Amino acid sequence: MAVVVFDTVKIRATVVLVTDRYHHGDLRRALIAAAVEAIAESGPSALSLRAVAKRAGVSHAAPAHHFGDKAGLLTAVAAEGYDRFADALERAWEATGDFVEVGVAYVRFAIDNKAYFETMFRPELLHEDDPDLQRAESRSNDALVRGAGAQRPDAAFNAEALGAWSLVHGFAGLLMGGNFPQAVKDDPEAALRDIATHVRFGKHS
Amino acid sequence: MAVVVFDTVKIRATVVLVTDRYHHGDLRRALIAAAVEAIAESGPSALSLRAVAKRAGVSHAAPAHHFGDKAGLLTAVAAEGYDRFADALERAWEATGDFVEVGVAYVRFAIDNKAYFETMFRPELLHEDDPDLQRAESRSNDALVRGAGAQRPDAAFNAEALGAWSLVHGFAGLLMGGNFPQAVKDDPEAALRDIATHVRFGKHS
DNA sequence: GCGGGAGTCTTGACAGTGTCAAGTTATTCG
DNA sequence: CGAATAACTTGACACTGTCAAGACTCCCGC
Repeated sequence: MAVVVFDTVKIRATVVLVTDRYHHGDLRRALIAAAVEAIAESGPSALSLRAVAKRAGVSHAAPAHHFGDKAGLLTAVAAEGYDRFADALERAWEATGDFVEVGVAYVRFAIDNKAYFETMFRPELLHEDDPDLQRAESRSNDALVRGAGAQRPDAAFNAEALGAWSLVHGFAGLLMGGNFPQAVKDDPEAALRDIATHVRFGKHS
Repeated sequence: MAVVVFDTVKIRATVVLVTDRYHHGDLRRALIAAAVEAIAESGPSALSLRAVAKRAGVSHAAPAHHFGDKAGLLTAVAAEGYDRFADALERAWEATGDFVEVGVAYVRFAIDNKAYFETMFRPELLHEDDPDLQRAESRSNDALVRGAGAQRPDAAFNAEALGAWSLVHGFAGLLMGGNFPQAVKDDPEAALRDIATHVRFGKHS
């Protein structure tokens, strides 16, 4: 209805003042980002939909509209987390070909992306049947299994891969739970590499 | 004050009619028990003080009176969990002297005492500075380190012990998060023992 | 160019939550 | 026996997730 002059103005508004438009543009992504921020500050179980909405500058019910649920929002966060996680693991494997380095990348991801990591491994807060989540999750599993040195894809979960996965996952969990002594907290990567030199996988009598 | 006869009557009352007395007798313990039940059903982060109160048959504010906080109640649960955990690990070590069996006991505790275990390793829900919690926690650590085969008590956290702890803890966490394949879920102990035969700790070049 | 329908978001309400202050009831001890 | 202390209840407050209903805006077919 308005003239062309107004239209260009409006276009500028879409770019610069995205926040005060009725249709946000990409509110879904903005909400996920806000959720990640909030989770980083006080953990996934303390997440409040209303606080996320306030952070994104929208009404209190907007998150529920996009994600259905509080669990829905957390599921979206977890799915994005698994995707980034898979990327990180794949990069580490392709760059080094060293399975220890995949483990290091695993732990580094947990440290650098605490919010994502904490959300990913809390199934009781998520919609585990969500297709996006499952897809991203199995991407991570594939990347991990390849890194863990499983010879054939069909022997995906042999004892060695399972053990390596457990070790790295447990290390990350204990580290972030504050259960480790100070020396380990100060330089977790070095500690993990140290452990790697003291552990050998393979058949033993 | 009262005669002996009345004293015996009173004792019976404390035992039988505990629930409808104004002073409950041992409400603290009853609340912890109720909390453990509730946690077993839907996890520690979904715990509701009011639901716990209802379960124990007391008013909605009674839990807060005893534990100060929701986190206070969870802390009490975690402390009791760590004590039972330490017991289990010590028993396993004393009975077998085998450090693999301590690992098996670790995982078995996680399975059999899901509610306690899930609460114990969720620091953001607890009062980490609580003295009772810290005491019970270090009891567990001691039992674990002894089982993990650290030679001298002062070298408490060497790489081997750290690795073994990480492996077992990660195994338990992944298992209970449902991240493992069905075969492992069906008989976790066997899977862990299998892993143990494929992993060797000790210095390597 | 212009409805009209399909999203996108807001508003308002509801039951349930944790926490606090004040009140009520029991116990303990001088 | 009476007063002080502890155990528990009652009532209130602000906050939470969820839902239904409404307001707004975009886009597609005419």
